[in-house]
Amino acid sequence: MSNCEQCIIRQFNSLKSLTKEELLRISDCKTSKIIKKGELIFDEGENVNGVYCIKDGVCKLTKLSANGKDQIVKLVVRGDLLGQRSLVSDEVTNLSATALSEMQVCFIPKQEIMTDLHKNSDFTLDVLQHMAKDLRKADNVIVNMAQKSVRQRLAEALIYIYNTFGITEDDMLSVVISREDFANIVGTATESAIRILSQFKKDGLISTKGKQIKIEDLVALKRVE
Amino acid sequence: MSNCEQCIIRQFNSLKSLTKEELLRISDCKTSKIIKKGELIFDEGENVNGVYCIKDGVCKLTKLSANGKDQIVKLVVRGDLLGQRSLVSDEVTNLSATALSEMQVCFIPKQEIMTDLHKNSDFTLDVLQHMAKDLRKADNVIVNMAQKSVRQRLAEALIYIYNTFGITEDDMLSVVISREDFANIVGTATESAIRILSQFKKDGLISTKGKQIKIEDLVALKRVE
DNA sequence: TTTAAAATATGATATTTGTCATACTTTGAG
DNA sequence: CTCAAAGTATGACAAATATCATATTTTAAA
Repeated sequence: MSNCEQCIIRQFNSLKSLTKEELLRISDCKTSKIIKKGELIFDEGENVNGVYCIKDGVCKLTKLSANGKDQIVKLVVRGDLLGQRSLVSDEVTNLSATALSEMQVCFIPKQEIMTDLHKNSDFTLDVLQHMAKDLRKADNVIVNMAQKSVRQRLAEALIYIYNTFGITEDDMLSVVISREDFANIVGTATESAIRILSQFKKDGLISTKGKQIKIEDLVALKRVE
Repeated sequence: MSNCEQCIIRQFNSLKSLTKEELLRISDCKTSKIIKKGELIFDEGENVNGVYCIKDGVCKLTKLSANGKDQIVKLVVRGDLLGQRSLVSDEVTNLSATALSEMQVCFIPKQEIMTDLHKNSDFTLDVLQHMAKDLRKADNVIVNMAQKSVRQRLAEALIYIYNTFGITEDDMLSVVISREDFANIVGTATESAIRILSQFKKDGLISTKGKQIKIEDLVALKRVE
């Protein structure tokens, strides 16, 4: 069983604000899990009774829209805490979480961490700061959705994935995302996403090998309108 | 000078979690202001060095997009706290705030309320809960922007304004919003918003008198696709 | 390895939305 | 009260995007 105090991942999220004693307690009650690619972590409407600390891998947070399509609201990455909001409110979650790659996570039961949220104000403030940052990002997503073209949003999605997850030895984006998921990130029809990616390919902005994508011209991708 | 402890507005926001002593201190340092319709409260990129408690009136939070259009991200109403995020982070604000009607507000300097944020964990948790709720709402906005038609978003905007602000004696929506602002809420061209509102008029869903709008058929408006 | 299912690709076409031009109406400053 | 400016309205057309159909490729299970 790994020790939270020695875990580097903690430095990336609010858990860094916990005291040694608190960390020790968390270490004892947490459970480590491997989550397979494609696995549902929790579903919209469920009670999420704890927080996941992401040691490795990526997952998508989605919300089902009225027309039956999943909209990807956020990608959760290594170092993030998943389910922070379930701590704060007693409501069921409004989002589903699904692994996009194999994931290594630690699950911390809600009641354990709630104590700290009430007693350690450094920790509470840190959670608050992260949430404020999330809210700021959400504002940007709203503006982009409202004001930019699908083409532009797709180009930005590629850049985001490039910046966030980097590339493999052969320069492919190291996180593989299906065309459908790309469509669900930018909020368009799957066919439209495929069509635009094909166009990007023709224009030499990207190249593909199966589902894998390689960014060939980052500068041009940033200029897409 | 009005007293925070006796102010009902406080019940609607996180200030209700402050102690008597804390409220007394806030009462002493706060300043009451009247803000005129159309007045800019703060601008994107500014330091907001305090929190506004909205006693009356409405304002819009906007963000300038790359194409030069303002996107309305949120409407802030009576009872809300404006500038909560400025407390949490030391960054400049990412949004502009502009009054949509005459407003009555109390301004509480940042340093005064920061003390409470560090010491009173009930207050901090309450702020956290409000922010979690805002984030949840932002998720919904993202999904709506991504998946619903302009027509549908406009219908929902009308319903939202009806539900949030109610109607006058002669059944008009009591908050008057320009066509341009409607367009900036749903993220479309002003002409498109005007066109769709005209269509709603023809179809008997709404009627207008100048800038004022009256909802004639709420049920049909809810069914718009 | 084989093979059916899933994912990707692309054409044809319909629909939605944006843009530009122009006219009409309302509002508020002087 | 007057009138210019701002806001609202509408047509014509262009561009973006969705939808449906169908073909091809890739993936993964048996």
